[in-house]
Amino acid sequence: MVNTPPTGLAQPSSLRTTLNDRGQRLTPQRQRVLDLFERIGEGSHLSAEEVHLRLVRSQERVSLATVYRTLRLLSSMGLLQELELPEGGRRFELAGDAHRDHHHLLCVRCGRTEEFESGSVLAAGEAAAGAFGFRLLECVLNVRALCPNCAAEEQG
Amino acid sequence: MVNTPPTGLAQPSSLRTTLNDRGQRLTPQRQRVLDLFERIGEGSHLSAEEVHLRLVRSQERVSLATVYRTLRLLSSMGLLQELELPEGGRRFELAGDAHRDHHHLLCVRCGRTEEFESGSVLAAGEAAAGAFGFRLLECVLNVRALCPNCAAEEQG
DNA sequence: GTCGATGCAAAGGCTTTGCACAGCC
DNA sequence: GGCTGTGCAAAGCCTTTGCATCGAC
Repeated sequence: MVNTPPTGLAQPSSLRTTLNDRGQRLTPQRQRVLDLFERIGEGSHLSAEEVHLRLVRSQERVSLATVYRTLRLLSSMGLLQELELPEGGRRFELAGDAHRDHHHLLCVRCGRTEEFESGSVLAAGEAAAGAFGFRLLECVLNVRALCPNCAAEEQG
Repeated sequence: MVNTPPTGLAQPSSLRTTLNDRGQRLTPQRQRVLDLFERIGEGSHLSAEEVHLRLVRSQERVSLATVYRTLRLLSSMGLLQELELPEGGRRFELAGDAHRDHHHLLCVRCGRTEEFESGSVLAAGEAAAGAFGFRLLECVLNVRALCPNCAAEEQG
């Protein structure tokens, strides 16, 4: 009854349990990667390379290959969420209920990114999912736009 | 005054003009790539490789490198739109006003993809863009979900 | 002690780039 | 005819994988 919440979210403390259930192990490396994401908070998105760099910087030994493997594992467990930020590489962030409704406003010219939330978007996503009989996991709105500076220069 | 429409959309017939304005040329290859997208319609998203394959199949000689170059060019001109479908490679589709409000419902397990539109999402995107002073170009909602089949199997 | 995880380095996709030739304006 | 675009093949990312060793359970 206390196992897996409906959204796929899991408590940090349940990491070991969840791994054990799958016949997998809690290694320092996996813990370090997850800790890093919890340390930086829900809003931040990191690439595999950035995760690796940060861990190495703080003397936490992990190989890049393991970072890739771990990111994939934690995502498949629902602890991390893979993002699709336009014009960027693959990025990951901590999953959480908040992120079911987590949106990006991106300047396609300079790359400036702003984040926002919107209940109405989530509602629309739920409506669409319902219409097709899907079960909604996450709802990400990418708004591609021009920031004020770049819009001004485009006018040129 | 008849130059660039506010959305960055351009008529096929203006392809030559737009290219000329930039000191670039209308080549058969560029025309073929754009034609292909117009032939298949607004809803379809193709990868570079798929574009290449389809052109080669219909005897239209273009190299893969040129396809990549052309996709980038046409995107920068606003004629094509780059998509970020989760767990997939880069894909392109014909840009159009319709696509300012063009959303995807994706099963994260089997990859099944459905499309839908939603005025309320576009409204939310516009509100967010406005709040930060951005000029909205496009609004893409990616709903990550489980399709009925996969949801049933996950319950397992 | 067993079996999964790690690290390293090599292999693998996909995408971009250098260069000589072709062809649009 | 000049200068941009193309094709080819090589180079470049980013990511995954094979294999021997390490270490969690």
